[in-house]
Amino acid sequence: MSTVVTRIPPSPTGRFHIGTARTALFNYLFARHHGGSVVFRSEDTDRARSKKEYEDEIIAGLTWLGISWDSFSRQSENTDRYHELLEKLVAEGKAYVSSEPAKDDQTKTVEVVRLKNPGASITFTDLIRGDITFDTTELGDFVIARSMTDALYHFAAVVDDMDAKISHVIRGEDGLSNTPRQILIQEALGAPRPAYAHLPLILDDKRAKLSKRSGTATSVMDYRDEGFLPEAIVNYLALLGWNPGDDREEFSLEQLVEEFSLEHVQKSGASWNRDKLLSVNQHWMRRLSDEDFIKHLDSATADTRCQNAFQTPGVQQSRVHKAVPLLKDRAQTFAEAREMLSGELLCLFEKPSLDLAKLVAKEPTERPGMTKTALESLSEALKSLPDDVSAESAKEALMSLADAEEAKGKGGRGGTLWPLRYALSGQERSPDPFTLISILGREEAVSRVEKAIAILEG
RNA sequence: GGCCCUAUCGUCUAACGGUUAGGACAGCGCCCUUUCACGGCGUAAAUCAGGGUUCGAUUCCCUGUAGGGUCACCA
Repeated sequence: MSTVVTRIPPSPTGRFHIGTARTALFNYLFARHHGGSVVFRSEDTDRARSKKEYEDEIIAGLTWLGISWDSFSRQSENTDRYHELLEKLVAEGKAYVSSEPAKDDQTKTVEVVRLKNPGASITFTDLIRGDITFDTTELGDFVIARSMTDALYHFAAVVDDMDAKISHVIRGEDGLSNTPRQILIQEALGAPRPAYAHLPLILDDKRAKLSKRSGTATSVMDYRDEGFLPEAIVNYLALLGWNPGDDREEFSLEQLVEEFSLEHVQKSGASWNRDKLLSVNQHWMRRLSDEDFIKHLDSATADTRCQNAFQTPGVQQSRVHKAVPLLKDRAQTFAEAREMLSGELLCLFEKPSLDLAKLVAKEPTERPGMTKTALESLSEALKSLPDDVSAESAKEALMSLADAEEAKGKGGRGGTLWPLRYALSGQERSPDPFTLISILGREEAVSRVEKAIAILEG
């Protein structure tokens, strides 16, 4: 069995695209699964469009995802080799220099290099789709280099694959139609033919190839910045076009290396589904320890949205810590978690401003006097609790009061629970009052309830 | 348009000739909770169409249809 060598050949002409990530992931998984190696190759032959910053982003993004490689090269640094082989092909009569009008400026003449196309029918085996046959006559003598010293993509890619002894070319389905062209170059060069596997494309909601104009974010870094975890991206991407053969859906990168097989790769394109990604991300967020969860939140406090939660060390931070289970319940991304800390959960860090009408008007049957009485007994009961009371014991201690009110026919538990929760949160929607008390502490809770009582009196 | 690829719930997918066509996300309903969220339970939802082959087709073949990809001196 020959050694497996795959390639990750991004073109640094744009941001780190989801499709690039998925293809890279599958190449990585296949190679690692078979104990082979991975070659990273920056395909920067188009010097006008290639940018170092894009290359940097792609490398940073792949690293963030946990995808690694064993060797690194740039096509722009391999031009001597292309020149050498171009000369060889021309000398052998397998390619020729052609003088023709420039594409962009018909008044100028340029000398491009064309491959002499034997014009045969080519059949190759795709590991995912089976045998595929193309008639190459329609390709004609296609251009393989702008000049003897300026190779074009197809030529450079074939030379590099040959020199790197690539065993498997795993790429997107959009490369399928290019395969016969590359095989023609291989045959002219006398290079061995690697195995091919063309992955189904990632589609947008209109079922067209996912692109920047699709309306969805296509840069992996945007997802990172929004607070998606690399584990979630990898897990979701792997399941987009691949399945383990059974119902399992949770996979770490290590598990994927273990399980991955091209036989379970789908043939048809898959739509990008943000909702599903969100759900996968929430899953991995919940898997984080509370400490790690806070690190993710904390690393973004430059983002002023949740500064309030972190600004005062001590009390505030201990409340952040206690709020983590709440955030794990409610947030699907860290961006959402941060928004909650400065929005619906802000009451954990700031005293709310209360509205008399909302305090008593939840049920039409309620009257201020009753609400006041209820809050007063609640306040008394609260005072007897330890300052670091748990949500469970707060509930135990206070629920009997709510039940007593209910027994008196004063609007049920809600007649008590609603004003309590509102007094603590100042919001129509919030976590339950007992959880709030456990996070705020007895002292702060009593203070807020008494403030509510004062409003009812005033 | 030529060439190529593809076709199971709305979406991601399982079922490699015989299943009540399974799971997940989203949806809906109920429960929990007089808030919100979480959670639990349940429900609806698919084999593109027509021909074959076969005792039997989601599965194999053909045709049609639909969708996608590709046709550069971009990668």
